[in-house]
Amino acid sequence: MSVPKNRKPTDSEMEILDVLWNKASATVREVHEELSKHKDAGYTTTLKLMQIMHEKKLLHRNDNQKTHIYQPAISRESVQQQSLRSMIAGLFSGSSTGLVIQALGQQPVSEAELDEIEKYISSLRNKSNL
Amino acid sequence: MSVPKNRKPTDSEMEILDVLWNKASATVREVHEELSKHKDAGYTTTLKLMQIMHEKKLLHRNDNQKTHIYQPAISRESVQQQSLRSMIAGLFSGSSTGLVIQALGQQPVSEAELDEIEKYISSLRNKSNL
DNA sequence: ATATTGCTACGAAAATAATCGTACAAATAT
DNA sequence: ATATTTGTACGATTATTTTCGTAGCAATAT
Repeated sequence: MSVPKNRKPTDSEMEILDVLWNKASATVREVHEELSKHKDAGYTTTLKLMQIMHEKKLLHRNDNQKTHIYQPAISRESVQQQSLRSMIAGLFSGSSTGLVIQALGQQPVSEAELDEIEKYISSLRNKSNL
Repeated sequence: MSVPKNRKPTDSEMEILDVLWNKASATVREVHEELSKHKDAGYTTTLKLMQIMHEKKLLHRNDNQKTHIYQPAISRESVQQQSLRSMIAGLFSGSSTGLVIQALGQQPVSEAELDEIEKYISSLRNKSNL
């Protein structure tokens, strides 16, 4: 196998994915400009990282043109799911409820958001009663 | 400064913290036995990691006796908080509600747990109305 | 008393991640 | 036409994390 393991994206890779999730598709330069707002690294660093991510199949790449165009190969949702899963397993003794309660206590959540969550909980109850 | 930065615990460090959070305090051997159930590494590896964690102030150590006794220097809760915070910021565009909803959809949550969450939400509402 | 066992300390190798310099090709500007 | 700009490729370096071998000391067993 060319790509041995399916490891979780590193922090730097996450930063790049985040840009691409927002832009849907972008060149190395665009990604790098965006990252430069927060982070201080050279252009070739970003380039190299994106090349590696392409090798690892984390990114799709269109190289018909001289300037390659990259897209995320995994969805934000799937990474959210995977991260939540491993966090619940590792830090919350498998209890998603534990995580939810910690997250709600974390910082002020608006009334509207509380409503939204309650509505979602109702829909879960209904689903399980079908 | 002897210990430069306050970086987040690495994966291996988290495994050790997890054992110590469960046992409250333990020797290197005890931690290593526990880790061996899941993981395959030598005793001195665990020892070295715990020594480094002690240097980094992630663990307390009582070395009155020949066999040192270690304790976590940070609470599970604080790591939960920190991890949630960075996950919400990085993956959920700052929306704790987004995270909560993903987490609830993740896997079946029992009625009892849904009740618990709703109760907690009520208590949050009351708090903000004081 | 001496061998064995159990422990810490520590250096150094191996594995993984992140960074950058340099080379070189294509497109564009002068 | 040639110089400049803009882009990719890729090796090499540095930083960080993980792993382990070896040394040495103390306690215990023979």
